[in-house]
Amino acid sequence: MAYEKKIPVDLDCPLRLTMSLIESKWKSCILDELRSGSPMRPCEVHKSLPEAAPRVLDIQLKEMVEDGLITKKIFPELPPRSEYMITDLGKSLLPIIDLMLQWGEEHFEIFEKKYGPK
Amino acid sequence: MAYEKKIPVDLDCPLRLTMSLIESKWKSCILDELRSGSPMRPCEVHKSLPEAAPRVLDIQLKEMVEDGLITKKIFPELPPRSEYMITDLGKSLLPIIDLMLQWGEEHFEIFEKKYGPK
DNA sequence: TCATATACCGAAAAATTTTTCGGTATACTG
DNA sequence: CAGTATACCGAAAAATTTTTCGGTATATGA
Repeated sequence: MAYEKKIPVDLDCPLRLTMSLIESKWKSCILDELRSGSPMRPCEVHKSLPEAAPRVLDIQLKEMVEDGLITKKIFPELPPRSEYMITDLGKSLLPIIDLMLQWGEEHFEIFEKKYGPK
Repeated sequence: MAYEKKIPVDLDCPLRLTMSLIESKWKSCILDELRSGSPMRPCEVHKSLPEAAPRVLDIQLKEMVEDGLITKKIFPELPPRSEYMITDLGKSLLPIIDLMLQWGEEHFEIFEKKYGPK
């Protein structure tokens, strides 16, 4: 199937396990967006990450729910409404996200000089 | 070209930048292998990560040299010999690798129960 | 001599991820 | 009524990554 990973996560080594949970293109950004703990509607996630194709965000949000990093609450309303919220497990990844964010800020110029400017 | 990325790293946001440097399947493991600072020959890297296809390791090592995370020293000997060593820039990523390693160890059982055991 | 080891690379295949397009359905606003 | 917004999903295309296979070349040991 096109939208199911053969091996959901990598259980061979702890490092690969962690990586496999967040290495998809936008998952780390999604965690960052949800970090405050406030719920976000799908359309808000889409607006926060306008460079991401909405379909990909939907797929990755779904995987993150399956992995237990976020929850999804569906309201039986019309027009439809749902909300994503970070879980405790998801929150426990935030120190990693924080470090990556910090590292990226500190070393941005090196790579901008090397590969950019766009 | 098959072995060149269109966009070498992602300069759109600091988080994506950091991720783009290490998200390839084995790069984080390579950094972990080289963490001590001792040089490693390609064949040693291959033996340390036997689950990885040697060709992929070669490609990812090359990209990491290009990105400045590791260095490569070629000895003009026969049979050929070369050595990879982590740079200061590469070392500055180790705290992130450490956190991911630690996180993976702490939460391994959750995912083994959910998706494993293999 | 033959197998093994070293390092490296191109090409093609396979697998996976991302993107794009179109479709479902309902409600609100102009 | 038409346009917009909501959420979601399937299918196919495109892009990217990973794997596999074969090849270059030389030295060592059985």
